[in-house]
Parts: sequence; C-alpha cells; structure tokens
Amino acid sequence: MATVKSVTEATSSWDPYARGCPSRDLLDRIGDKWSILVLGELGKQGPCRFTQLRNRLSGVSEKMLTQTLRALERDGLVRRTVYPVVPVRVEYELTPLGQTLRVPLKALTEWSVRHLAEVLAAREVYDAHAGNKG
Amino acid sequence: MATVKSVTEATSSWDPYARGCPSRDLLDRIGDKWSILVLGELGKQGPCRFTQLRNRLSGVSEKMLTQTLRALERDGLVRRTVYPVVPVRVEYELTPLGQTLRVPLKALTEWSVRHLAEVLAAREVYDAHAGNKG
DNA sequence: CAGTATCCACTATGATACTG
DNA sequence: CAGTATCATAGTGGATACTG
Repeated sequence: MATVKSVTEATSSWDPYARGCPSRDLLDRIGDKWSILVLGELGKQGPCRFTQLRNRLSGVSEKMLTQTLRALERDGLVRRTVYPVVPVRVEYELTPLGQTLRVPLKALTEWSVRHLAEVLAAREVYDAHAGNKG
Repeated sequence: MATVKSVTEATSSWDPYARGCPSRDLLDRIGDKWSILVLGELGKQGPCRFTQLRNRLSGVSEKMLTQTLRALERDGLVRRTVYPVVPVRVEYELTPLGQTLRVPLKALTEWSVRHLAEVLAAREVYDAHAGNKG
C-alpha cells in the first residue's frame, strides 16, 4: 500500500497537482491493485464476508485482501464488523464516506468505458510506429 | 508502469470492477506516481517542453518523466511534437482525448479535497486504536 | 472462518553518467 | 535540449504454512 508520506512539502493553498496534494494521496490509496475492486464489490452488494470477497475477487491472496481492507478501513471507507460467534464471522461494508467515493469512481469508470477504444487504437498506432523505428 | 495484461479473463459485458476491465486499466495507467501530475500540468498550461515539465514537477527524474510521457503518448492522451531545430525542441500537450480525461480527474480531485479531513480523522482514530491493541 | 507470519520475485522508481 | 543506458533499491504483490 502507499507509503505514508509527510505533508511537509505541501503548499498552503492546495494545488491539486502538487506533490502531497489530496488527489495524489487518494490515487496512492486506491491506485493499488485491489482497492477499487474491493470498493466496487462492496458497493454492489453491501455487507460481505471475508471469504465471500476473496471468492468474488478471484485471484487476490488473503494477504492482499486483508491488507487492502485494513487500509480502506483505516481511511474510514470501509467498516469492519466482527461477530463474536464461533467460528468468527466478519463482515465488511462501505461506510457513508465510502459510498460517496463511488461517484467520482463512477466518473472514471464511465470515461474508461467510453474512451477505451480510442486508447486501444492509439496504442496500436504507437506500437506499429515503434516497430518501424526499432 | 502497469504490466500489459491479456484481456483473456474479461467478461463480454464489461463489469466495471472485474479484472481486466477498462477502469482497472485506466487506474493502472494513471495510478502511478507521475501520470496525473503530468496530465495536470499539461492541462493547466498547454504545450510544455521537457525541461519545463521536469522543473514544474520538481522531484521527477528524467527517466520517470520520459517513461510517463511515453506511456501517456502511447495511449493517445498526450501529443509529442519534435521541432527539428538545434538544439532539438520537444513540446508536450494534451490531446483532445487527454482533455476529456480532465473531467473525471477533476471529480476525483474534488472528492479528495472535500473529504480529506474525514479520511485523515478516520486514520487518526484507527491508529489510536491500533496503538491500544498493539 | 478469518486471518497472521514468512519468504520470495518482480516492478516501479530513482541516481547517475553518457549521447545525438 | 532531450533524452538513453545502467545500476541500485524499496516497495508491492503473491505463495505457502500456521493459528485463535
């Protein structure tokens, strides 16, 4: 997960693109391999148990799932509820704050869905030229 | 930069949160350390030369700046123009496609600015508890 | 069930030096 | 000026085995 950086370099008036800025911090947090997938799953389905999540995000290791969930929980985006039964049962769900993040995430998703073809096309053009030039 | 993954596992109807989905690809691309900063700078100022960019994104190495710019260029988000003068002059600018990405990026930025305090507060609470529990 | 603890590989990033 | 090449390293992600 993102290393926790000091905000020493930050400017007083937030420049969205300066180092140490909120959006960079956000990207550092959700730009990892599993965060948005977890956020997405929880957003779709509501409360979800650890193993359920692991199965839905097939491919994730227990270590990474735990790590991702802990980070999201730490940031107040996900709530973790432990039911003291045996065997223990733990449920994860989006917090209200986590819910609000779905909006900008959706904007990003929509952009990518709408422009994916263009990006892919650009890649092919670029790679073709690269092939010519070595 | 993101490893280029096969899309073999993708479902036919795009699930925004499934692996290999457009939004994941997008996050893989712009979730790195410099892409959104470069996008942001170019969005703010229009055409910009290599060294100008390097100075504005103070802290970036030439290698990373080149790598980031190449990736963005490959994806059709940034245009690279070489002026065959001596010494050579290269200008970078957002393509129309790159411009459209500023909208969802702005949504993300606004979210982070608006909710940063909550996230930070949540972290402190979490870390305080972690201290208690070991 | 829901983790934790280890060890390992790869990747991303960076410092530095060199070049057309 | 605008890179490229090389070397070094930290951090990310993963496989596996163990535990309350």
